[in-house]
Amino acid sequence: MSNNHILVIEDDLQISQFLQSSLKANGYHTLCAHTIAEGKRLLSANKPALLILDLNLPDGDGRELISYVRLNSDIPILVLSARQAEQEKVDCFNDGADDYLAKPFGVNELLARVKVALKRTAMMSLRDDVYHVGELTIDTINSTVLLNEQPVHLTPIEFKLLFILVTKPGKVFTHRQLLTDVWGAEYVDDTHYLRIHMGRLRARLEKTPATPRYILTEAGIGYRLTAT
Amino acid sequence: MSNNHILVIEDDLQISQFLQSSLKANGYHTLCAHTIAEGKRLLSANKPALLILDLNLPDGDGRELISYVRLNSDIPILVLSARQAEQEKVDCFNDGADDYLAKPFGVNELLARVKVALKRTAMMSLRDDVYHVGELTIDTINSTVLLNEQPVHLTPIEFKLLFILVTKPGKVFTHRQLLTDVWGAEYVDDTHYLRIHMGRLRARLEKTPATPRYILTEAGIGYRLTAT
DNA sequence: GGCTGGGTGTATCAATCACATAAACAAAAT
DNA sequence: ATTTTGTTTATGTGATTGATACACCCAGCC
Repeated sequence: MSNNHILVIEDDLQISQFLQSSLKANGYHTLCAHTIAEGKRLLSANKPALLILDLNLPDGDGRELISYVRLNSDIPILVLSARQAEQEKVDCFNDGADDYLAKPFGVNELLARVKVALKRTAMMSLRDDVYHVGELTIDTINSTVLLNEQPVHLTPIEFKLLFILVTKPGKVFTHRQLLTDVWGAEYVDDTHYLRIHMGRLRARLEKTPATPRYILTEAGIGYRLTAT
Repeated sequence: MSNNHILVIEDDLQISQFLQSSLKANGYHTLCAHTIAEGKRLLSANKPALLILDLNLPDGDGRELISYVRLNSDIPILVLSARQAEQEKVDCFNDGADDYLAKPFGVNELLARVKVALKRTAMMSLRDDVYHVGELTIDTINSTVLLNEQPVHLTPIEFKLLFILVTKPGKVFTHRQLLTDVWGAEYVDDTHYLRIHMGRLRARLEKTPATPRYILTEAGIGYRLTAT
């Protein structure tokens, strides 16, 4: 799932190193990119928990990256910029940034804002360990599923899919979200895999897979679990 | 239940009024306090959705209020302060503030940060963009529509049409607008598509499709939704 | 009145699309 | 060795949409 690294995208080597050492000194694991392209790669490969993004990068506008990330992730984005212009701040927030820090900034403020952002995602994903939906019991710690008290065996991919769905019962997860979360961003178009594996999941969980009670499909959009 | 008001605690009358009118102009409901004591009262009485807090108040340190609020609430707190000192910022964040804005600040930045904070709590509670029009409930995140609490199934095109209309209830959307938004610019002249799909939409939403209550026709112009 | 015509609603049917499922097999993981 | 996964091909089904045709209402007008 989501790693607990912080990805820093910053082309100024000095600042980059400074940020990394400060973050490391405070117990965070860091990843580092110097271009947008490199950042995208690390994002999908490592699924960091937070993104610190300098706007001014050699191979494009950082704002483009914000929108790109927001296509399939809710990861907090903290924007750094040399510019003070209010409009730029507003634009970034509209694109989906979570915070904006203008240079020069103090490390301690940065660290405090990082901490707040991470605390928030921790709060959000304060998931229960065991979910109950109908006759289903899903234990996310032991990765086990019970149907009518009977254990059901799921393959890793099947469990990942069910796990995503069960974190927010009733919420529709788009094909895009599911594919990027389970397979990776480069599989966004392979809805076929989704169909096949959802089918296999249904075969295990539903008495009548043709008329599913738990895993509902939203045609043209994605899938969701029945709300309790 | 949490109300959808924003509580502004600020003793400077001029700034206070300015904040209130800016917020109201952007569609937020506001409450206003000038002291910590008053703020506490309004907090427990009204359970606002967000707190904008000036640190410098006549009857005590604002930071004390942050800790107080955090005893029993996760409501986002946006701190305003005349001071730029980094240590103060860090302290506020440690106390539980969500954001910190040093004066002088631009209104637009403030509004953007307010929006981000509220979007975040909306994300947490899963109930995102939900519109209510008469007996209709339209959830634009989960792409679901309720009529009298009963779920109504819409096709993608139907939902797109309804979605456009519901963003500005009462506003007339021209054939042209609707066609380009849903089908694409090259379909501007195919008004009959609109007629057909609006008809199907009515069949699903209206008890008496012949005398529509929600989807109204503006002959020669376009369609609109009844204003609430 | 009866005729006309633009803008509109709606019924019907066929083409297309999205989805579910199956099967088969190689590759990869355990 | 066995399970799991990736990949392809095929098929059936039901929902969605597009296309056509027809009915309607309300003007204005002879």
